[in-house]
Amino acid sequence: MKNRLRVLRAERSWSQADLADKLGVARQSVNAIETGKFDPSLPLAFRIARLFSLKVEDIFDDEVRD
Amino acid sequence: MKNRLRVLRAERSWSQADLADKLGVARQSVNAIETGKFDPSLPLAFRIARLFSLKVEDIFDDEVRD
DNA sequence: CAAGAATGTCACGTTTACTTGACTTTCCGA
DNA sequence: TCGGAAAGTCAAGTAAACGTGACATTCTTG
Repeated sequence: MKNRLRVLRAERSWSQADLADKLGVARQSVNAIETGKFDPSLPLAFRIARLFSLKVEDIFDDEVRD
Repeated sequence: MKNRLRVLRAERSWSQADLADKLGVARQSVNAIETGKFDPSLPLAFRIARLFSLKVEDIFDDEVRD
C-alpha cells in the first residue's frame, strides 16, 4: 500500500512529530506509515484524510510498494 | 465506525460466506464487521470498496455507531 | 412442521497496528 | 563547524484485526 503522506506533510512543513500530534498517534507510527512498515488502521486513515481535506483514495493507493 | 456492508450485500443477495469468499476473509470476519465488532483493516476496506465499485467513504462512515 | 441454510457468537491462536523508551544517524542553521 | 532538530530504527509490550473450529439460534423453503 503506497501513500502520499510524506509529500502532504512536507507541503505543510510539518515534522513527523507535528503530524503525529494532530493525528493523536506516536511519532514512530507516522514514521512507520511513511516508510511503509505497515498500513494505518481504517479509523486512522479517515483521520488523516480529514486532516488534509482529501479522500482516503487520494492519499492511499491500493498497490504494492516498489 | 458505521458501514453499509449489510445493505450492499443484501442488495446482491449474497450470504456472508459468499462475500467472505470474494474478499478472501473468513465468514466470521464479515459478520464481525457487519455487526460492528471491529473495523476492517485499510487493505480490506479497499478490497470491499473495489468489489462494490464504490469509494471507501461511500461505504464506511467515520462516526460512532448508535 | 421439518431440514437445511444463514447468521450469531464464543474461545483460542496468530498477525499486525500502535505505544513507549532509547539510541543512532542525518540534516540544517547559527 | 558544531549543536540541536528531525528522521530512522530497534526491542518489548499491548490492543485490535483476522483465522479456525465449534456450537446455538434464526430464517427460509419444501
